Amino acid sequence: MPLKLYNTLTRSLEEFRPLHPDRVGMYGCGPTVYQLPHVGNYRSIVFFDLVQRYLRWKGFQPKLVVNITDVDDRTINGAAAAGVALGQVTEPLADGFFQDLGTLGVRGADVFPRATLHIPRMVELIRQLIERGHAYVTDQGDVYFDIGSWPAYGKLSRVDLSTVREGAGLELRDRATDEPGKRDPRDFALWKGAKDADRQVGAVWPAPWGEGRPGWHIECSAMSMAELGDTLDIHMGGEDLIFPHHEDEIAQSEAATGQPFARYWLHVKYLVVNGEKMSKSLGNVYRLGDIIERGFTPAGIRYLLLAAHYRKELNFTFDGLRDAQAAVRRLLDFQQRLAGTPVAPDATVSALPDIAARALVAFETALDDDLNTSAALAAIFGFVRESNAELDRARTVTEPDLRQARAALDRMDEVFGVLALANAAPGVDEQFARWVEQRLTDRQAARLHRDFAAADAIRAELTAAGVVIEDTARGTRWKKA
RNA sequence: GGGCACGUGGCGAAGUGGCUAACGCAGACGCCUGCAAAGCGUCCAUUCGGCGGUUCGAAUCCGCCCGUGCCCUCCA
Repeated sequence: MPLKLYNTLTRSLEEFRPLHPDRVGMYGCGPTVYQLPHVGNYRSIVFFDLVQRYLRWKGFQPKLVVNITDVDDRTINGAAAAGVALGQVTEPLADGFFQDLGTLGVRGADVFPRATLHIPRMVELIRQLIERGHAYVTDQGDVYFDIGSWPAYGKLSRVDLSTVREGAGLELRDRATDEPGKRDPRDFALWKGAKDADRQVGAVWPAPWGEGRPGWHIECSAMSMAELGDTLDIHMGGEDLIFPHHEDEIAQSEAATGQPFARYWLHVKYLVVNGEKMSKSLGNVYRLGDIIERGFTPAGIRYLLLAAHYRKELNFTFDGLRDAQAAVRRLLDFQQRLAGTPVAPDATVSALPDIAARALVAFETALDDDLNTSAALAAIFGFVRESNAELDRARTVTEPDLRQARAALDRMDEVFGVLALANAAPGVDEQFARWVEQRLTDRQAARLHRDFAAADAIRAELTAAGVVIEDTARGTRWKKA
C-alpha cells in the first residue's frame, strides 16, 4: 500500500516515492537554542519522529537530520546580555533539548548538526551564489540573496510580495533602512558582517568577503545538503516556516546547486493552548519540565501530541492531557492482559489472529493516508476492544494465537512509541512493591476466611497509597493509579 | 489591509457528496465480581459555528456572516 503525503509545494496529496529506491533523506527544522523549547516545538519534533518511524515501518531506510541553530540574532543577544560566550548560552540549552527528546521517547534523529560546526559549508554556498550572480556583498560586509535574479522565488508559499502593504509594508521600510546596501527589500541576508556584539560573544567567522556570521536561512541549506546531498526527499517544519524560511532555503539552495532542493515539504500546524495562541503575555507557554512537574507522564504527552492529525490545529489542555493518560492506561491494561493470559495447548483456535490481521491493515491504511494518526489510533482501540471480547470469551488461547496478538500490538506501537515510553517509566521502588505484595497476601488470607471487612480495609489502605488492585482468575494484580 | 487554513456530542478528535457521523476520555445502565477494579454489552450528536444556495442527495461543494489560528522578512 503506498504512502501518500500532503506536499505543501503542490498543495496536494502525493504518493511518496523516494529519490533513491530505499534510502530516504529527511530534514526537520530543529530548535534555536536561545530558550528552552515548549510543547509547540515538541509537536514538530514528535512529528518528525513519527514520520521517521513510519517510513522505517514501511521498509524504507530513512536518515533524519534535525539541526540545532546555535547562532542567530537571539542567541547572540542572549549571550551578549549575559556577558558570556555564545556557547555558554547555547550548549546548556541544547543539552536540555536532548534530555527532553529522551523524555518524550523521540528516538533521536540520525544526526543533529550544529550550525556553528558547519560554517565553512555555509561560506562555500554563499561563495557559489555570489559567483553565479545570485548574491551580492554590501559596503557593510553583509551578503544578500538577490531575489530579482531568481524568478522561481515564491513557489512554495505562493506569496506575492508585491501585494504586501499596510502594517507589513511599514515594517518592511523600517528594515530596509536597518539594512543599508540592500538593493531590494525582498532580498534576504546570507551573511552578516561582524558587529560589536558578535565579536563580544565570539560569533565571528572568516569569509572571503569579510568576517561575520551566517544568516539563519543558509544554515539549514548547508546542513541539510552536507548530510543528505543536494536533493533531499522530505523537508519538514512548523507551518510558520513556510515563508520566508523555507522559501529562502529553496531559492538559495537551488540557485547554488542547480538541483531541486527538497521533493516533499511537510508542515505541522500550530498547537494552541486552551484554544488560544501560546504566548508569554498569556502565560501559557509550557515547557516539558513544567508539565512533568504537574504530575503528567511523558507517555500521556506523547500520546496527546500524536492523537491529532498533524495538519490540524491541536488544542493542548491539561484536561486533554488527563484524558490522554487515561487512554494510554487502557492500552497498558490491555498489554498487561495479553502478557498475563494463560496459554493452553488444547485451547480452541481463537479469532485473535484474524482480529490482529485486520487491525494491522486498518492501521497501515490510516497512516498511509497522510499520516492519519487519529484513524490509526482508532484501529488500535478497535483491536483492543475486539481482543478483549475474544479473551473474555475464550479464557485460554493457544500460544501462537496469543503471540500474534502481542506482535500486532508491539508492531503498532513501533510507530507511536507510546507503550514503549510508558513501560520505560521508572518503576516503583522495591521496598514499596514488597509492602504492597505483603498487604495483598494479607488481604487474600482475609478473603479466604470470607472476612471481607478486613479485606476491604486493606484495599482502602492500598488505595490511599495510590495502588489500584484487580482480582483476576489467576490472582490479584496491582498497579499505580 | 492582503493571503492561507480551521470551526463536528460534556471534552479531545476522525470523516470532505450517498451505509445507522470513527475512536478516546467523561457520564448512565446492565453482565461479571463477596464488593470493587479491569473487561464486555447497551446508551450518550435526527446532527456537524450561523444563514442562504447548488444537488435526487451535503458535516462534506458555493456565497455571505460570526469566531479562532498561521503568514505578510529570522516565530515549531
